Amino acid sequence: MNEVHVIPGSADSVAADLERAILEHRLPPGTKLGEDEIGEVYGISRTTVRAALQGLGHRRLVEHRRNRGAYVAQPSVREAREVFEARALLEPRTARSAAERMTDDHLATLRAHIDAEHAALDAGENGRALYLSGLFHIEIARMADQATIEAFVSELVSRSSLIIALYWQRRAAMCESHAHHAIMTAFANRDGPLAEDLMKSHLLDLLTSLDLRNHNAAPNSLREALGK
Amino acid sequence: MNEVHVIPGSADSVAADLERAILEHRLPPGTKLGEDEIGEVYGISRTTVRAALQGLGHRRLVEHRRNRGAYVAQPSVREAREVFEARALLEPRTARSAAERMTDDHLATLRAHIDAEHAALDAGENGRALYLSGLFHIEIARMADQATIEAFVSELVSRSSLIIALYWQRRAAMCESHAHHAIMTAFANRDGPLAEDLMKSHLLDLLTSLDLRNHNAAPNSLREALGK
DNA sequence: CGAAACAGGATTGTATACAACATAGTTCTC
DNA sequence: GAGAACTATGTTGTATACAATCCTGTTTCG
Repeated sequence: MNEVHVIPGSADSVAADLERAILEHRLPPGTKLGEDEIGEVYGISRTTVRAALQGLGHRRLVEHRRNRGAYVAQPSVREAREVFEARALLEPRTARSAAERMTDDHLATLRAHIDAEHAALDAGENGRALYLSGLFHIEIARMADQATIEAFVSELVSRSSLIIALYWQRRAAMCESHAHHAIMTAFANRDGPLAEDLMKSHLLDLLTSLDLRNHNAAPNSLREALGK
Repeated sequence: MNEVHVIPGSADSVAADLERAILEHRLPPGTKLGEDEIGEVYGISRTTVRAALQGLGHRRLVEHRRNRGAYVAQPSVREAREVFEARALLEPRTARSAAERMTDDHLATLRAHIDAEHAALDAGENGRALYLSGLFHIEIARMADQATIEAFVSELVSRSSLIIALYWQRRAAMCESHAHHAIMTAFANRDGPLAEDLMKSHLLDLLTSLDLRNHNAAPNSLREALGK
């Protein structure tokens, strides 16, 4: 067997657990991630914790401040725009590819995702719904059979979750599951161009639902804010 | 001053040094990267070496085999196709953006890059020429003012260097500096659509100059490659 | 009273020590 | 003599120890 077993207590599993907590907004942006504290929680040494935090840092989910520790990242407005710019380049074309090689198994998987998303929303578990909603996008890249793009999309979706936590303005319940449903219909019809178009609109919709004006929500440095 | 000082002997600087050695093909794909050996070379402990190797692992420049150590990555044929697929999605549109906000300073920087590339080629330093050639692509993303895309392109360019090391078939001197020159001319004319088109062709050209059928690997001495 | 300086505590950065695993070379068995 | 098993050695995985840095609350001086 060449199967990869996920070792509990490994850096990767701890990182995955932390990431999920971040994506579900149980760990809001700015939260201090103390090494000792995490080590106690998972029963591991700081060595392993540091490896996990480093991994999350590379995906920009965690910010490292030298000699001060790791914090859940607080993407700036600029970063937010950049993330959605990158998504606009990657995801629509990838959705088209996915549509063109869509199988019935894939469709079933996506339907299950959307159902779970709805269930979470109905249960009031907004964090979980957001997490599942992101998974939908990642799943599409996987179905397009592009592991490299999938990794990028995964990072971008995760960062989007932080951005949504900081800048979401439409308090109205996330209507995006509507958009997801439409995209899935395009997939069901193997309509690549339509899927590409719908994904493009969906991402634009997401972006415009953010309030990216002032929000000095994350003044990283007072000195910078004063322009000195 | 808010300038970031690079600390010699830090994980980041060691990672950067190793990355450069990999990009210049002084450390060919498959080379074993022993922790003790690297630690001796740089005069640091394995702790720091591991942090550096982990970082390179996240960028897929080195492969980690559990309990067996780190090796310079050997991208598969499939991975090679994926990398160029991702580049095709990101770089042409980014080149267009760059063209539209091109400044004279940017142009001067790019010209200097191309000159340095030519100089390295003339001096027979193929590795260095390849490194500079990659930098050209990264610089474009930077000029488009898209740090997030720049990070992705940077990773993809680095991985492309490994791919070229493994699958390059045209022994004829890299004529890509030609392509770079053409792209720069488009930039000089602030011609976004042309820049996009040229970049698209350039990437296709690169891809078709690969022989994505066979495998080859030839390890080298780590210590010699680093010149220490 | 206010601001700078200082001391204590806490946290991160780095090195070292030990344990677990893999590899290579040798010995033993058939 | 060939192959399996075992031992020896080296490398990686993880934990711990120590040093460096930062934060906070207090003291001291103007």
